[in-house]
Amino acid sequence: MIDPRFAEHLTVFVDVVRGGSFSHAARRRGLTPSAIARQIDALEHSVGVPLFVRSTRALAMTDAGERLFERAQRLLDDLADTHAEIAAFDGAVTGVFRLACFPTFGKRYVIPAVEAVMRDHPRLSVELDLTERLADPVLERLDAVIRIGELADSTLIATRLAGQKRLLVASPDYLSRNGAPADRASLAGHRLIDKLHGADLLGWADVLGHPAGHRQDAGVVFRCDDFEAMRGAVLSGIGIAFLPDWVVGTDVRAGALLRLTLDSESGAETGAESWNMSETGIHLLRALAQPSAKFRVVSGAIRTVIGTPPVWAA
Amino acid sequence: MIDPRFAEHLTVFVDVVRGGSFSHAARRRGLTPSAIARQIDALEHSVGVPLFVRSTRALAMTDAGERLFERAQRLLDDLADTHAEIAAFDGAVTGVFRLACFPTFGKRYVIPAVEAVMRDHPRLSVELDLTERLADPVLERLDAVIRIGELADSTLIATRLAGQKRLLVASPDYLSRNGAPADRASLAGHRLIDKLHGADLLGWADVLGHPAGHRQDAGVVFRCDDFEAMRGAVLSGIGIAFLPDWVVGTDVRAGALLRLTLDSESGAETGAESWNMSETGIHLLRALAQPSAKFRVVSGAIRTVIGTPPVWAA
DNA sequence: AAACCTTTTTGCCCGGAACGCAAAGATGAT
DNA sequence: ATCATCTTTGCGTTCCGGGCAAAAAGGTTT
Repeated sequence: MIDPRFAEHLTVFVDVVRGGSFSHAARRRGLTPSAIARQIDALEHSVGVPLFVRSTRALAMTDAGERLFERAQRLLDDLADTHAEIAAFDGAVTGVFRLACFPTFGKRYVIPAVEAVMRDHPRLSVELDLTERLADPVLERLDAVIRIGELADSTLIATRLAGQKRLLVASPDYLSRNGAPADRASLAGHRLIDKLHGADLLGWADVLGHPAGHRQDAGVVFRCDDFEAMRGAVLSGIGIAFLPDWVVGTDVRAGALLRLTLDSESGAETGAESWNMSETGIHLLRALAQPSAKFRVVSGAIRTVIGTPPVWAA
Repeated sequence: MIDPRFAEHLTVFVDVVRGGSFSHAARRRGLTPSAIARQIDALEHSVGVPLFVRSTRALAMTDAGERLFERAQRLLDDLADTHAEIAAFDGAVTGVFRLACFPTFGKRYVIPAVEAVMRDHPRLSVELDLTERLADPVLERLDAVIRIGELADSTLIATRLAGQKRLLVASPDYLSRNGAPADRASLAGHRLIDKLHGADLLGWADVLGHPAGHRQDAGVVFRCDDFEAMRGAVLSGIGIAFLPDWVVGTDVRAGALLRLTLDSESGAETGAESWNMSETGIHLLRALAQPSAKFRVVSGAIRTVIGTPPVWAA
């Protein structure tokens, strides 16, 4: 078949058959009879067979026309069905929603959101990829990805979910036993809890700096790749940790942990002091410029779970 | 559906999916990538849903795209089928005729027929698919398929081209050196030539049976998947073969090969003796009930080449 | 039998759609 | 870091398709 417009011609063909005349079909479509005639001409030429026996008064179909009419109806119906089915993807909150984010964040804030979404939209299923690595929405066919910290990708569309601050925290118990560090230098003498892997997130090195001759991990007594476990370690008084507010914010507010402030952050060290003040973001990234209905629903649910201001805010 | 070009866009859509990129599809169609992009844009706009997640390097389909691709393929096939069916009403023998059959049969009997057809109908082109597997006319969009042996398909229309018998043959040279087998049992001591693959055709197992403790391939010294090569092997005196009459019939008549008959085929073994007597058929199968002009021409040409009775008949 | 009406066809013209071209933005590879 | 490939977008041009009008054809009415 070398006729790109075969289907298009087919629609006017069935119109003509149904209407019983070129003129009728023309009126029905808001065209002139000549336009119809040309379409039928093109169709007949493409197929190499006359479809109508032309007479000015009554138009009769040939065998080929008869057969074509039978098949064309089903064909066009199928075409319309398909179009409708695909169009139904718009606005529908069904199918599967694929999302990737860090394990800790996912477990604490995404799972409740998923639960809420599913209650409202039973026909939506969710695939949650809990991974430390930076997932790519387009390469991995993800509907959305949660990024915490700076965002580099340019083509991706980011929606800000909340801010993020890093907090220096310890348990009252630990502080009563070891005292609170007054400045950055005195931190080195304390028992520190650090993050394993996930270099994208700030670690102690960014707080302490890298003094020459000073082991970078001096004082670090516990190291773990799981934020939740780190939180548990701080809560049980193992030491001082530097954790995102969405991990320990509620503990600070509840008094289970105390936030520490260091005196050293004054004077000319405006740049260095930012380690404890700078607020990076938590973003929901997507590949498509126009968010799908699924996306909006999930995005809204996560926002609701996080709250405004965030449940972890002081 | 208010998109007259839906089907047209669909064709480029599947082209893009199959090709894996806009550029590939553009080259394949002799267009520029921009033209393709616009068509896809139009399709996405018409359907109201993004079909691809655009990234310069890899293009991924959305769920909607995935689903559309599934349906579009069948849809376009049906469209092409319809077009072809209606075009078949034209008595003119033009366009392309697609035929599938076994390699050996095709090379020996179809090629000459094709040559004859083309002499009479220069505007007809032929696609001949030489394959051992059983091709399906409707699935593979073939105008006809040649089946040798029993035919199982019910919906397909079969036209008998000729009968087929299996002949037990050897060269005079071989027989003078090794003697002729008197009965089935003595066959086991001979040098046998067997068919590789193509289990649909009878093999030695059907002749010898499977006596307990007797290796099924005992005595088989040459095995090949090509009838023509097997014929060559028998002609050069390698051993005894069990080949269709359309392969070795002319050799037998010319005296280059001798047909063997076994004494054992008497008495109560009427069922078993049929191995050498039963005549199955060679059929031309088509999907459409009403044969097209092309079909009739090709069918006639193949019949002519085969002759009545077949050129290979004793 | 003639006039009339409806329908189809054809020639001509025009408007718009689609394509090519080129440049820009982006991303993976060398 | 440079290169190459791929997609997108703006602009210009070309060609297709539709409208209009006239003509041809066949049926109906007077």
